[in-house]
Amino acid sequence: MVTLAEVARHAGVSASTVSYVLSGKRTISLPTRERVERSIRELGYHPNAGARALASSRSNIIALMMPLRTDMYLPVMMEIAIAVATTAREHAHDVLLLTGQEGPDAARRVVGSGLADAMILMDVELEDQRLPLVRVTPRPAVLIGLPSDTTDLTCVDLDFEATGRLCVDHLATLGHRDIAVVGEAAAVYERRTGFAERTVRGVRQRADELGMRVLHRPCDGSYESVAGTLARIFDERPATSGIVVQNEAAIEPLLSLLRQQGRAVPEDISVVAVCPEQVAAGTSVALTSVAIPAQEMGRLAVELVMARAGAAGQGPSAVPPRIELLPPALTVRASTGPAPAAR
Amino acid sequence: MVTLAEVARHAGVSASTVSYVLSGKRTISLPTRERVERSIRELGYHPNAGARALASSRSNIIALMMPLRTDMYLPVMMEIAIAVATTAREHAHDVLLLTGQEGPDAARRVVGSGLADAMILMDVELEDQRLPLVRVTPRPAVLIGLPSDTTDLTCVDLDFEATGRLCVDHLATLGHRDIAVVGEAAAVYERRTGFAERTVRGVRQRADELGMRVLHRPCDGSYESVAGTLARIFDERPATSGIVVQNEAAIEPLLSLLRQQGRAVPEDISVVAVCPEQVAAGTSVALTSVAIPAQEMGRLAVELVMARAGAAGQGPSAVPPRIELLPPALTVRASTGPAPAAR
DNA sequence: CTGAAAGCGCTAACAC
DNA sequence: GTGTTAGCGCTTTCAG
Repeated sequence: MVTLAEVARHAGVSASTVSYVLSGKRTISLPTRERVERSIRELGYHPNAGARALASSRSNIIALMMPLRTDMYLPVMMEIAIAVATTAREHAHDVLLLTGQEGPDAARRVVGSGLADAMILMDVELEDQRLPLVRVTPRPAVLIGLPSDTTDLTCVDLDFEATGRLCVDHLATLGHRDIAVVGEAAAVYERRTGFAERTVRGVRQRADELGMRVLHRPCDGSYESVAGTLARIFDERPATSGIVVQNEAAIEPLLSLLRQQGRAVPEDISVVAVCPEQVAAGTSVALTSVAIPAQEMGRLAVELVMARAGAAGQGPSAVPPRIELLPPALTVRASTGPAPAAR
Repeated sequence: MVTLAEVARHAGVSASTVSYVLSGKRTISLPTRERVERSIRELGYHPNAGARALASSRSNIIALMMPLRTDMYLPVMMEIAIAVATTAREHAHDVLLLTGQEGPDAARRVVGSGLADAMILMDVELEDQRLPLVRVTPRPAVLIGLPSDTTDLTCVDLDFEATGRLCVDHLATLGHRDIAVVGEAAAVYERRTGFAERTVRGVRQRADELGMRVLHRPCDGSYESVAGTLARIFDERPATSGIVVQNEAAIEPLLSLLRQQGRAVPEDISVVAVCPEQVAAGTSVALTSVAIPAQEMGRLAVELVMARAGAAGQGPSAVPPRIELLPPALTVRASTGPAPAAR
């Protein structure tokens, strides 16, 4: 293994010079710099991560914690993880993947050991177990999702309330008066992850303002469940002409069932989904949808955590905590249309 | 930050004793051990990862590289990643997540810097760019997937050829004679990722042995694509009564289309899928399927890489390289039945 | 603009 | 069964 000392000898300079060439923390004359860089290349030198971390007490690693509840939509998680990893690299950081199995201890362990010098938490619950730690740890942390008490926390999420309102606005514009929400699995609400409630709240709020009627029913993704939910909806509110779906798994079954029941989309029923763009575009009927901006969320989380990391040590209020709710965007596709005139 | 030296002082022992209590690499008398452990707890001591890595030249980190081609099925990747992270923790290791954006350089960087002391590569192509590095690096590596030349490599994968054969056997037993394979997107074949070809090869091989007829058509997951593929199949081979699907995205559209065309599953058409159990169980018609054992693959990859890591340094042939193909298992559900008598 | 040198916190001989 | 100590490879004052 080639060390910095060897590079220094090879280039005929001191160790510190090599170090500074690498970090750019002090000005180096062009000739020396080039000589050093050449030596680095020729010797195939890679700075040792452990030594660097020890000497600088910065590991250049961001911990990404994702407690993987079975009912979460994996592709979105995955997209976020990828965006986090990609963006982290742009800041010369790597990403350590932590799952939920160890519980809050995992976070304690990685920051306590200095393995990670920042962390990003996914799948945040309203009363998340990790929050106490996040609040006391000196390392910067960003949550993807919104707990109930956000004091002193930096969070990133889609603005789900606005999302709910946006869906209603769109349907209202098309003349729909009775709408239904096919929600997430009951487990999601019980776990109180927040985002599902927030969407429904937004829907209810705007619907009230516009004098529309809303029926909300939870629904796990299975075909049977969707069939049941749909049956109940049309049973209780036969006039329902607009549906908002928030559970990706329920989408294809829903379209399939509507078709079977002879309800044409969008002629008889309009459907708005809250899901990744990719899903919306690939379904049997292209879906009017509000995108879940997984990439942006991942990227933003890293940017925020890095900003706070950069300012770390400069006192407590270097960069103030901040709640960043991404504005929803609705894309009109083929699944929504004017409400049926006859009612 | 509390250090090992502080723990030692607090417990009234030497630094090495604390270190050995932690590592268990030498016998410590019960009283001393307890005293030390108590100090560790009271002081809230966490060994510093960087220092440890530097002194021991082992980071206890496994790099997991997943070049995320857009056409890969994310949930499977995710499941593998989770299994890898979980299993790694059982071996006191953490997982560093690397994406494909940096290319083979990422691998070079993390092993060169000693950031990771082992690696697991996912989404392996037949002529993978990372193979040269893997072959020369002193760090143990395991591939998930099979390149064309496996010399000196340790690989884990589902035995896709056997999977193909198994599907055919099942259909043959039910009396089907004409079968079709709805394959992966053309891009998957072009990229030469291997697994798609291997399945088809297995299908062809067994079909030949049994005198059955096979039609293989690639298909991206979109509804249109599935419709087109299906049309071609029934056009060219009207007698087709069994279908093997290997593209998860195509499954629900396929079932939906068959239904629309008045082809009952399984009365008119039997469908066998190659997909995760979760997918097979949740579709509108529960699918007879061969499971993609994502968890087992992730777990096994870690076990293998750890076995090689443990034996590292003891000379070249400590643990021989090894190809581990998991045997496929077919679960009969509601989507397959006897071939229609009239043909 | 460059060097010398003092650690960073831990591991693993080497001693007893 | 326990203590002493020499590094591991790098960063970062302090000097010049």
